[in-house]
Amino acid sequence: MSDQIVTRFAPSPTGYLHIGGARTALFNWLFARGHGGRFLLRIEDTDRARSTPEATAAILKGLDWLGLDHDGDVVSQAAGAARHAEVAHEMLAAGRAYKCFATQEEIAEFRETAKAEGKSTLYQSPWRDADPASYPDAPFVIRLKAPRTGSTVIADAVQGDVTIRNDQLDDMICLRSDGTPTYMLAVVVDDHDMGVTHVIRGDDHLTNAARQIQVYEAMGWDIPVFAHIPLIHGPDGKKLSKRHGAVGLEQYQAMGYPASGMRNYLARLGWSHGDDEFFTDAQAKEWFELDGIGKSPARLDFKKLENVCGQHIAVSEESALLHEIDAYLAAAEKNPLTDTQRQALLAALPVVKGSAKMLPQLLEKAHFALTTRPIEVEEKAAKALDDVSRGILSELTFALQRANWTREDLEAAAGDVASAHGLGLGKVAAPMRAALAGRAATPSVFDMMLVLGRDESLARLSEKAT
RNA sequence: GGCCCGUUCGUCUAUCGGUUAGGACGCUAGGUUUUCAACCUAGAAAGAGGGGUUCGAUUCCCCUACGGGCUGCCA
Repeated sequence: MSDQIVTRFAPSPTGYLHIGGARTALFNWLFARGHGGRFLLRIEDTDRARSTPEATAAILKGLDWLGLDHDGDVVSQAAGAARHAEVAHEMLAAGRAYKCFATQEEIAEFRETAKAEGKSTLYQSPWRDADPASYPDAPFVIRLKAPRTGSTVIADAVQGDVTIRNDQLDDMICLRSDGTPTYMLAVVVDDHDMGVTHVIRGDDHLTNAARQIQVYEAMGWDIPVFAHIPLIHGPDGKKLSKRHGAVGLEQYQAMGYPASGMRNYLARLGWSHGDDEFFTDAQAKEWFELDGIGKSPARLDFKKLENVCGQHIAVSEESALLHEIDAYLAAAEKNPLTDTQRQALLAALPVVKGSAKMLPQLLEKAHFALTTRPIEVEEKAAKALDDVSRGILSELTFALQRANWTREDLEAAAGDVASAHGLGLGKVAAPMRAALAGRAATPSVFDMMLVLGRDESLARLSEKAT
């Protein structure tokens, strides 16, 4: 099983789950799931100062909402510190790393003057080839003894071969002076230990990959396939930031986007399978390949997101939608549905799900089913309830009492009443709408009556009739 | 500053040297209609600029411009 594909998502818990991070997770998940592989989750919490348990919880929650289930336990990178240090010492013993006693002040000073003189700020430690006999009794970091000549090639599955000259890379620090591992070392060790075969991540790591490859080489480990995907930008083309409003995944849930639509839209952002725009999870898993990933950054387009979500709502199972709505209401901190409402909503969903783009809109369209008598009439709808139309309403109530409760008969009955007054159906439908839902914009009056049933419909109509 | 990556309709993208440069969202105009939507039809809309290579470049190469990333004892 050594050729099984293993991917991982490795966010750092320093904030909410970013929309770009969510897409990275999605790509890893699709790739693993589509190839019968494993999708692992590792929290990169080696930055002890900025990592918080709240952020970890938010990330887990976000992934759960998006439906990106991982295999195995969640790995804490910080927990592997001892193993990371062990590897650093192995490299030290093998002569692939060295102790550097330069202080942070010294280095900062070097960088400052180098910058002022317009020279390279790459720090070349004088301790690289120092005689151990000259080592002071002072704290030190362990640096990788990286090659200074030649170049390192990243055979990237998305970007192609990227060549970086080794003289552009400094000797990265693997172990800090307090003995803790750096991220650069930890990723490599963890990815190797976890058997990760494909590293799919944001292209802000592209240059880092070169350094990381040097660690793989120093340890004699197999180098995984790298796939550096372009970042997502805001609608204005700039880097995603708080200015753009919704950047945290949980905000999308709270706004009422269905998870399946979100997955579809996100997958389509920066990845393509010919002209396919709308697809199921099963299709996405089947179609997803690294060579379908584009090289340029993509912008968020909320209009398209909505459209895709609308299509997903339209084809969703009613029970699934109900669960989604429950979760949405909780995320948006709104009142949960009562059992009666859930029942009513389930009955109404078939007639409203075809035209809603988002969950709140779905709820709005189903308002007629969720509300109870006496029906509260909105101002706009109240205009349709003048004396004349209320009279018509009572005629209608009478006519409907004797009708079979089928769409054909209901339409016929309403049509008859309308033509008896020389009116179009629209004129009769307006007061019906007001009586049945208390709104001016609702689903078809016939659909509503069918969903509400004879007793409830007639009760509502007669309530507003003269 | 140095190094690296990117650039097709407004947006997401297809194209893997030869196409009237295709699709989707959005937009515009019609249509349907029982309100709002939804839906149907049609339309406008693109290869950053400049050099090459080639019989032929959106496609391959170079330069420029613009955008982004890295350049931390952050991840």
